[in-house]
Amino acid sequence: MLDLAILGLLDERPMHGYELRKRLSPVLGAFRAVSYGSLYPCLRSLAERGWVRVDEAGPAPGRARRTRVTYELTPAGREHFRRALTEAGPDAWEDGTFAVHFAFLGRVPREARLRILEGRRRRLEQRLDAARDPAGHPGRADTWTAELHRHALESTEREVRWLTGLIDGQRVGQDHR
Amino acid sequence: MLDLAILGLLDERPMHGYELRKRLSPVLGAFRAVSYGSLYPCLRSLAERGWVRVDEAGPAPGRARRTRVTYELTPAGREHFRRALTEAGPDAWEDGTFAVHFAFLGRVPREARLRILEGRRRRLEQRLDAARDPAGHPGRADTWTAELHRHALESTEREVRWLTGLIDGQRVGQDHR
DNA sequence: TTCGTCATGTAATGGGTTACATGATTAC
DNA sequence: GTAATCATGTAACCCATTACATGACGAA
Repeated sequence: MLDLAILGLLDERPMHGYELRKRLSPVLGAFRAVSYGSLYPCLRSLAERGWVRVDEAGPAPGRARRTRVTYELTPAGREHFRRALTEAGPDAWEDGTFAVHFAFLGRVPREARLRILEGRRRRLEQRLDAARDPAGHPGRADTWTAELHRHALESTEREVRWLTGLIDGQRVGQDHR
Repeated sequence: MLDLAILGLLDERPMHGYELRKRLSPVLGAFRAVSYGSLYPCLRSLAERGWVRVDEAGPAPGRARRTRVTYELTPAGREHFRRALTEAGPDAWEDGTFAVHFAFLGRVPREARLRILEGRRRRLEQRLDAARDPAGHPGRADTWTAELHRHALESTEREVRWLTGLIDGQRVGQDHR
């Protein structure tokens, strides 16, 4: 999830870790920032897999030591990113991952775009079905539990409508990015 | 988080693991079920801390082996649950935990109820401030990233309004549960 | 007798967090 | 010179997941 988000940002242009972190929050959907304890190990593992090139920007004239490390996508990394996004499978519909796939929808053919949006919508509708089934949650309805359930239902229904709007927009427009 | 949810359900009445799992989903807010790989180890750790009594319901007459294990709250467990809920601190405002605290709001004095609801609202408003600050997310606005951001903002604003309604309801009514 | 679902658990793993440790650069 | 913020990283841990393994009970 984090790897995909990082690849997506580096696909745009090379960056160093600190900047990456700042740009990551909108991509992750929620407004939380990722911690360095996740970020740097993740960058290292991407480098080990050959998808990212690490540029330690040797001591600039007059500087004793490197300060910044620039990370850059390799051709293999770029290739992997496109694939991962275009061939997105079931886990692209899940909560954490969906936001990341969504953020990069503009870099993928409309067909894949529709597949991701519709997959997510299907996933949410499954949940709604389960949540509406009274057999699923036995026991009495405490006011607060019931209220929580109601709010969760409404939020999900709202997301479904949002997706429907986007899907319809994709279908009429010709390759509207 | 999971421990609190379990304690809350057991506070109502003793249950065995399988039933607990089913009743857990609405409490956790999202519609996902917890896995047994989380549930049973968590129950064991609660037992080790002396909050839960494990009743292996010895071989019923005619049965070779136990099938069900019943878990029951000890007095210490009950005590701990009330405290944890009533004295709920900052992490009760966070995403995962809030739903659990919310579900059990009926078991706590109105004062604590208001503190939890208002704490959550404050937390969300902080996020909104950060998200609205253009300095926070530099770089150009890709259509999809912008759309994602917009939707996240709207959802959060909606939750704030929801909380405000509940808070106001708590303030006018006298101990409305 | 076989199938579905009830029921309990372990082992390995995953994907993140916090807390810590360090140092450079910039603005006042 | 000193404070803020830019910048990079490690170690320990947390809390969940999946995959696996086992077995009882009831209904067709």
